[in-house]
Amino acid sequence: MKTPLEKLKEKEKKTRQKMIVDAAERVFAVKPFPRVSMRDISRESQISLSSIYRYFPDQESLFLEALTRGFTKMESMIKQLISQERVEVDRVAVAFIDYLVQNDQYFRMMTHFMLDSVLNPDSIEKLNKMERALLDQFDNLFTKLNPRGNSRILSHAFFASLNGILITYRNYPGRDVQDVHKHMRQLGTVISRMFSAMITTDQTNQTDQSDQADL
Amino acid sequence: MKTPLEKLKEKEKKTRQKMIVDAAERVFAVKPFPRVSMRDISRESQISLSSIYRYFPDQESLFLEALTRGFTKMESMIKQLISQERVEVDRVAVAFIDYLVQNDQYFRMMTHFMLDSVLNPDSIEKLNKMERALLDQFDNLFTKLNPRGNSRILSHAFFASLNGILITYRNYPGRDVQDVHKHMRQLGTVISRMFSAMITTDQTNQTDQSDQADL
DNA sequence: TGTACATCAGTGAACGCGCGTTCACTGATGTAC
DNA sequence: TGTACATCAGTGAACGCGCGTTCACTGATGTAC
Repeated sequence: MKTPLEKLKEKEKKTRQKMIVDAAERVFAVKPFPRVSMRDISRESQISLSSIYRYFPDQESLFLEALTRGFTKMESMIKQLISQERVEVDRVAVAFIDYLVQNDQYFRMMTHFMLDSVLNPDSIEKLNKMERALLDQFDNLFTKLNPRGNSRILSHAFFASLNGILITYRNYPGRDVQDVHKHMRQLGTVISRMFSAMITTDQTNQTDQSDQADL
Repeated sequence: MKTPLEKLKEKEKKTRQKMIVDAAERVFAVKPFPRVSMRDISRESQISLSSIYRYFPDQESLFLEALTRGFTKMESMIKQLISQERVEVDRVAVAFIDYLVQNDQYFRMMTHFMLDSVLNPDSIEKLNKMERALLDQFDNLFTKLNPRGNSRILSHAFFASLNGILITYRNYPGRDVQDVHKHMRQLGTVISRMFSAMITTDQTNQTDQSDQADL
């Protein structure tokens, strides 16, 4: 049974945690991920370095909390989009790209975690959950567009392609942010069209039915 | 005019440089990229830490040299493949994936450089050159398969998709290396099929002609 | 109402470590006479 | 052939820095009597 005082303290704790993650996000938006230090976050949040450890056991869990936040926001955005009556693959692709261009820090974090993860098992589990949730959304999309297709493999390919666009052209030489963004959208659209085409021609789609168990 | 002695010294210098890069590659194959230190390379190459600086001005140029080596090998492999009489998109995709799965260290390095590059301008230029060289190969492929298509945007999309596959599923939860590799090949094949389909249906391909100037 | 004690969020300073890079020196080899 | 000097690859030790995390303490607030 919790006393009112305990409840209050719990609430204050959550507020502080939120403040710290807010600050972390601001730092991530400005600094390359591997260079963000606990001291940066302490400075930005105006909470002393050692106090941060009252709210998060270590750096990894704090970073992951920030990523979770951005990812959840994105997922609900995508979900909402897919639930609409007339979905098109390219609209989803462009929304995904737009979100991760405008919130580049999440994309960078995600990619870093994917690349060298020497993460503890808990964190890995959390990451996988997020990824699966997003893939489920894409699944819904492809199932909606063609209920008889092999949507799982299409989701996987779709997700990979979009990630690839974001990672490959982010430092496009001699282009400013807007040009890069435009180029990414264009590539996203081209790829989406291929997916749409593949969906409507059942034949190619069915060829992979045998592999479905693998996903 | 170079004396024989100078020539000998130059040759010895190159040998040493090669030894260091060899050692670096061995370390990269075993450790996550951001954790590879000059001390690691010194230990592995049996050349003292300070001596390394006689052969490379700094860490960045040494790392980049290692990347260049792997990339050049890959490019010539792809080139050879594309020059064959009967090329298929999926064969190129699978070769690309195979190479970067088996030489994962290059893929990780490339991705790191792409992600947070606070590189000096020289290094950026080198990286771009490598990327362009590879895209040129893909260009050749698509032009060969459909001389009237917009091959540049296809190369870009193709390259991005393959990169995306490699980054997205490298830590596929609960799968061993072989399963992951198999899954990647499958995704590569699915995507290649879409590209092949798009190439043969001129119509979709031409729609983007207006954007061609952008690439 | 006043006092002694317990709790606990907050924090400055320090710990211990690893890093990239440079310094100051050694000693082998080549050159000049 | 012998000697004085120059060159230069090689290197152990140190520099200076930034990092994640912990320690030891403070002081405000609540509780018991």
